[in-house]
Amino acid sequence: MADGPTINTIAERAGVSIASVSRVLNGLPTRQDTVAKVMKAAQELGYVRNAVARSLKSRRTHQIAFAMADVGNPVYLAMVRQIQPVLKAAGYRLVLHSTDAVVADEIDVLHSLGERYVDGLIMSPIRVTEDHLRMIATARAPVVVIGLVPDGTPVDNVRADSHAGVRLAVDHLHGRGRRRIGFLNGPLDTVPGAARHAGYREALEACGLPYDPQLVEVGDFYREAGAKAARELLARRPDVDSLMCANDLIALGALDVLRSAGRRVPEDVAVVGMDDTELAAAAWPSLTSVDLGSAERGRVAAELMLARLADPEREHSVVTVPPRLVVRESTGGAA
Amino acid sequence: MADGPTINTIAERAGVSIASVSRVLNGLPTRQDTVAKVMKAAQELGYVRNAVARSLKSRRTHQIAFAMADVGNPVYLAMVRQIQPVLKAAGYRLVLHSTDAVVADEIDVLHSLGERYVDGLIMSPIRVTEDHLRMIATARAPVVVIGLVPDGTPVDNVRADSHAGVRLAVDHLHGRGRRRIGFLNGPLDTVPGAARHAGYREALEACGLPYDPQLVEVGDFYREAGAKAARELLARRPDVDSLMCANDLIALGALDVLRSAGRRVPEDVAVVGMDDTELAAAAWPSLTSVDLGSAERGRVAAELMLARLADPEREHSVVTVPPRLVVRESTGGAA
DNA sequence: TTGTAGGCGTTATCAG
DNA sequence: CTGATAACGCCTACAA
Repeated sequence: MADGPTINTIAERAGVSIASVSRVLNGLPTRQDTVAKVMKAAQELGYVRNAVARSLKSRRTHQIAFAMADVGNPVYLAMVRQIQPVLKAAGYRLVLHSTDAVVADEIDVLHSLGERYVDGLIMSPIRVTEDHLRMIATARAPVVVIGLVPDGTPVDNVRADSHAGVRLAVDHLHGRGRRRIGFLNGPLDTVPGAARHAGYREALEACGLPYDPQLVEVGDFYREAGAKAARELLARRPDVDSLMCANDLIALGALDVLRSAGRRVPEDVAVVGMDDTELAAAAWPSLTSVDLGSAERGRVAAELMLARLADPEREHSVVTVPPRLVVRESTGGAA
Repeated sequence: MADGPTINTIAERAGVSIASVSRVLNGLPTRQDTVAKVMKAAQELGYVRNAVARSLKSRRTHQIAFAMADVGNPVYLAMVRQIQPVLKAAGYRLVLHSTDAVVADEIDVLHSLGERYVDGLIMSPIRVTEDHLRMIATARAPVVVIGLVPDGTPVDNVRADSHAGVRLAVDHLHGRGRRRIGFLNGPLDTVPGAARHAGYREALEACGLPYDPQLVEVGDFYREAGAKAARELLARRPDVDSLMCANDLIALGALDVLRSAGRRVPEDVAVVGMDDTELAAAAWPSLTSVDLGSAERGRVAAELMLARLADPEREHSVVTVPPRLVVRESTGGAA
């Protein structure tokens, strides 16, 4: 762990100036024997470029940050999985931030962008506040937001269409003869919660089904919360014939409750989850789920970031990734 | 995205020298009105420290890298989940590397340590080669290895004990009256495969059960492979009363096969998985699994890293994290 | 208490 | 083609 050699060390050893060393190291035109001397010295000293000094000079860190609510959440994980290789291929490193869904932490990350330790930030905020928007607008490095931001916000934006996603699921249930479609949602003051609620109402309407508040339960995006919500909904409306769940975890909680209540899935109650995490395939019965394109969104976000870094002047893009229904056993399997 | 203000900008605006600005910003003793002037100017300019320049001077980046084979693997994910908060609490950022289990990539990461873009590296290599060991020994920044390295290697090391883990599981099955304990393993030429096989044989012996090669199936660490292995084992030995699986994915594959073969779990065949990933809790029946402490290993690795950064001279630690059996439905539930 | 000046390791300009 | 030399933004003796 000795102190590393610098271009000065090399210059001394090779008997040339640091300028020449730098030239050789950067492949600029140099006389053959100078090149040889420098390369030899560098080799012998085990020289490695100092990335920090390099960044100071070049104003590029070759690092991109990704900020999400929770590393453990499979949805974000799917994004990381796609983002990482795209950045790596372009020579960027990935700096990970987990904000625990604390808004202040997200703002912190945005603020720390000013420290210039990264060339850009990809973020997937759970809630988008005024503060977010203000800081994004004045950020000193490019930002790509995964999630809904108001139209016209000057930022590259990748959106899911959970609205359409819910609709896909409800149509599917309706198509399989279900008429009393319960809805287990997360908090309405979150972006996904609100969008999914709207999608649910609209889908019902499109199917010609009435909106019945008794069939809706609002809880949180966790398995326990899903179980609780399912329990309450079943107590209130024992005649419910299907459950649209706002994410896979909620659906797993619902499956637990249905099982112990002796309701068969899908015969008595069909269940649809959302996000199509790996849990959906692991569950029994395997869970029909709406893939909102987390993976795809991650990939697109990374690509937008690279595009912006390549051309800071380009227009802001808004990309919406379409949802896809993955049918499994919990709604009766592939038709 | 205008060019950010520097201490020079502030100095000019506040009418003081950059030294004074630096002092104020670092809380060094300064006259009150100077402090006021500087703070005001900084505020107005929206000044944020440049982390790169800072690092160049301080020789500290406050970044730690974590290199693993695959971001998508739940085992590594569990590590990331624990590492992240520990580092964050200590003021370090996490730089993520996914090497796709390519040894050359791991060596690359080790090499790039010389670039000093991070203060240290935590790595969980899939295989530990001579090259790894050589580079670790001469690395210019501290390294913590999660996984087995030869005793005496000059590096902080966190190990799992899958040997003991298999034994825990086999003892559990034996304790519940199972006598024909099948074993679905992954490749024997991998470190975990070999260790688990040895653990299985030893555990049988300790329980006074004979080792029967017919009860052992070697495949791979995937769900499909697990299903295939289970099918073959069941065909060969229909009287098997339990399955020890070398990881959770194999166990899920086995559950699929048992289900479609009409074997009840756990009544007819008990099943134990390994790694205790989130899939274990999602499965039905929920899967008894051996937690090899991925999370714990991540946490310990992060702490060892912090300890070493705090005291580079401290002795190298070797920590072995004990396995823990998590009993769920697939073996009959909590006793 | 404050300012001047040098250095962290590179890159890049500009004379020779 | 090569070698001084000046940045990049910050910190810190050292001197005033």
